[in-house]
Amino acid sequence: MAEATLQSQTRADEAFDCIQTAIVKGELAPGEKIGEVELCSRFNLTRGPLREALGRLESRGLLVRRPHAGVKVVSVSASELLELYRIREVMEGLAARQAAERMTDEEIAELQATLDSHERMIEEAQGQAYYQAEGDYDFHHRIATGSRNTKLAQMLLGDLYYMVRMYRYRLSTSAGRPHMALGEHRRIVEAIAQRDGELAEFLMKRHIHAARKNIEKKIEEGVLTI
Amino acid sequence: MAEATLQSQTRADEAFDCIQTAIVKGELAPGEKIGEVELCSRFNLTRGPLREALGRLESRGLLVRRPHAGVKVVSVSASELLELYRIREVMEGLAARQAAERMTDEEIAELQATLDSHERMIEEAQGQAYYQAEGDYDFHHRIATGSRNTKLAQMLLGDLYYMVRMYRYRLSTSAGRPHMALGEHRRIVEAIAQRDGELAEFLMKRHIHAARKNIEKKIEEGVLTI
DNA sequence: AAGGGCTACTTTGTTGACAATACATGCGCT
DNA sequence: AGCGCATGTATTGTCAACAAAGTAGCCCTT
Repeated sequence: MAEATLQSQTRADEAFDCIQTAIVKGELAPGEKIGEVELCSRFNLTRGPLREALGRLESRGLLVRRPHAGVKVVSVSASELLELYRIREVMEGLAARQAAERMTDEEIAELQATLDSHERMIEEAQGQAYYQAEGDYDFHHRIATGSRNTKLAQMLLGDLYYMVRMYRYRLSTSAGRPHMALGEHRRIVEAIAQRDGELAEFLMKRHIHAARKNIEKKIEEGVLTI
Repeated sequence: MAEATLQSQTRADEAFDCIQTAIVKGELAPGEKIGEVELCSRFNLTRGPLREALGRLESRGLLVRRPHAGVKVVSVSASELLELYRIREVMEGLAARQAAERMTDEEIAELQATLDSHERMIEEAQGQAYYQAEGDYDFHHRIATGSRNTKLAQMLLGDLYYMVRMYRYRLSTSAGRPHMALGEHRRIVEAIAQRDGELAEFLMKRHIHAARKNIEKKIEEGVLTI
């Protein structure tokens, strides 16, 4: 039961974090109907802050609420997951373009170092899909931040990634092609280092397009049942 | 003082709507620090539901909250407004593409009818920027919905448009080029009617790009001071 | 026996009071 | 006289009790 690690903020923030990670990690299954009192006892808080957190989570689309009828975790269908990747394609394409224009040299160096560490992780723990997924998240996270586009980063990091990660945890997918993904990441960083925004956008779009096709294929093969 | 017109939902929803429209209409100025009790008396509700609504609004980026220090309406700088349009470019481009692939014939007919009505409005109330802005919103709203991409529509209608409209109300800008915008709208609908998703995406991106350039120019001219 | 309506219960929505924290004002010190 | 500290106030965060709405189970009716 994930307790709040950092209680620096307010009680409602704590609740928000707890429930969000619980949803992402799959501890709260999609479609599961959850009662407020149950959540309260589970995360050691009262209904006031909880309800505030539920409001935030609802507006982020992680759970749906029917008045007087309770709240249940959102269940994303396979087609909706693919739609999510369509959105990522265009938004992260833009992020890559703007990152190429605006990242500092230090940030780019850090980004390259990140990739090196990912490469080591892949070689060491070969097949360990989990770490690859985490590394992938780190990569995209840095580019979103590097775009210096506040709202864009907010939408990517605050909305989309949580929904995508929700499925990563549950299916531990998106791996399977670690080396290929790493190569694509390297080329994107190269384009960013050369300040070629147009190329960075193109490569990022193609990268996510490939990831989407990969998921599409797995769904057709019946590996992913959602 | 905008009272809740439809009280079918819950009290917190009511609060959410009230405050959101108040922000969008400029009744609550950006950067303005607002106390919870003041809001309560203003909208006739208690602090419980209010705080829930504030949480939702914060997570949507319409206001910022510092623990124990109160909440203030978000103030978007000129550069951030332009960044918003960059995001719209790619997201609405995608929406147009998917709308071309998925809208029903009826929806397309309605869309065309909408444009006809806009044309009449422009001719009648020439220079009345307000109606043009509303018509523009209607057009983009229909395409976002027509994309059949739930999350995309949610992000456009629930996040971006409110922030953009916030400035439309305050500056009554985005007009100035009503006929040109209408022509661009017509071409986009044509592409959609022909089920040419690629063209629809291209035209939509160019349309919003032009709108952004228009705002950029006005800012340089000093017409828009933000 | 099956369907509809009613009643009781559970769960959510709301309220008002209580506790904790930040901001401001005024005092003392340098 | 200016700066820093301490206290007081106002505002936010939290809590527990109350009211309303939905759900489920039971009985009655057809």
